[in-house]
Amino acid sequence: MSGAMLKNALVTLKESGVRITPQRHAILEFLISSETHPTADEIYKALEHDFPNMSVATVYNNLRVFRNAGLVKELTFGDASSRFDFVTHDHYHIICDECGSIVDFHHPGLEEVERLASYVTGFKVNSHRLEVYGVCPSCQEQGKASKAN
Amino acid sequence: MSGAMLKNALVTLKESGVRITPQRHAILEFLISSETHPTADEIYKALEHDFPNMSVATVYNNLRVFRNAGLVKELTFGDASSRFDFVTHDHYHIICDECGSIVDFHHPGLEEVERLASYVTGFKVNSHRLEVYGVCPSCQEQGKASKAN
DNA sequence: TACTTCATTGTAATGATTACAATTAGTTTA
DNA sequence: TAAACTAATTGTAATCATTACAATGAAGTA
Repeated sequence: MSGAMLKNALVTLKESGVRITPQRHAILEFLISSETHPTADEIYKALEHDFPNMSVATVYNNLRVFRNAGLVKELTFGDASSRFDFVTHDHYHIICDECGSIVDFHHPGLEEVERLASYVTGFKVNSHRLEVYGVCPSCQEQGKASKAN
Repeated sequence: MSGAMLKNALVTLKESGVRITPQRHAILEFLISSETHPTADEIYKALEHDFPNMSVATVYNNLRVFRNAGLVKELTFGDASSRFDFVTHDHYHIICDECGSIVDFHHPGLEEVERLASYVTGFKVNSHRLEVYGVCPSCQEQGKASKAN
């Protein structure tokens, strides 16, 4: 099924007049197969083996191309670098305050919130962003173990 | 009323053993009176006149102190620098995709989303973050005016 | 095949944020 | 109030993610 996602993405790109290069193919493939919302640098390092000459600028350039095509979302948290997420069906993220791990979860869209926001502010709403923060099961276990802190 | 907010903030700081310096006082005061969710650099520039010797490092240091004390929230969007928001009652932000202006709006908390996320993922939920994106009234006007684009 | 245009590469530049060491200034206690 | 202790500020250098740019290379097209 991730094969179909890749194929769709390539079609979308072609339709917007974007050339399919081996680097773009590889970056997309990696993003789709990745569960971890990688940073640009992580993508770069992951593909270093197959593309020893690829520049980190290429990764950034293409992430921007994908983002403009609506294929990829950029996630900016407080920390230094952005993370990138291949857009599939709508999902939100929950992030562990302790270890930083990111887990997807599904929830019906928040149209009602968008409506209210639009009504109150007069904005024409395009989209929204939601993240939940907490402590993941694994860190909860460790917390129990070292109660002494 | 913003005077009371400042006073409360100072008490909170003192209670956590944080010293009240003129710089901290000024940064807090500016944040409370500001409607614009300023960046660290904007704060620095705004106070330059009153504190000609203040270092930009001081601004960053103290914003971190305030954040740790729960007085200030850091807002990270895609763009280069973080913005800082004095925490009052709970409100969310709606951001203009075109001009970047940020407007507050109120909405009941999303406890139900938190509950679902917690149930699905096993996380112990601490908080969430929500932002809505769209086009502000003023940019909508300009869009109409220059349909030619 | 040759041409046109876009993509990649490598490197330098930018800009936000942080680290660090020296100095200064709150706060406490006698 | 003065001395002493400790935390805060300052100035600067360092770091690190991201972007700009110019030269080279490769896709797509006639």
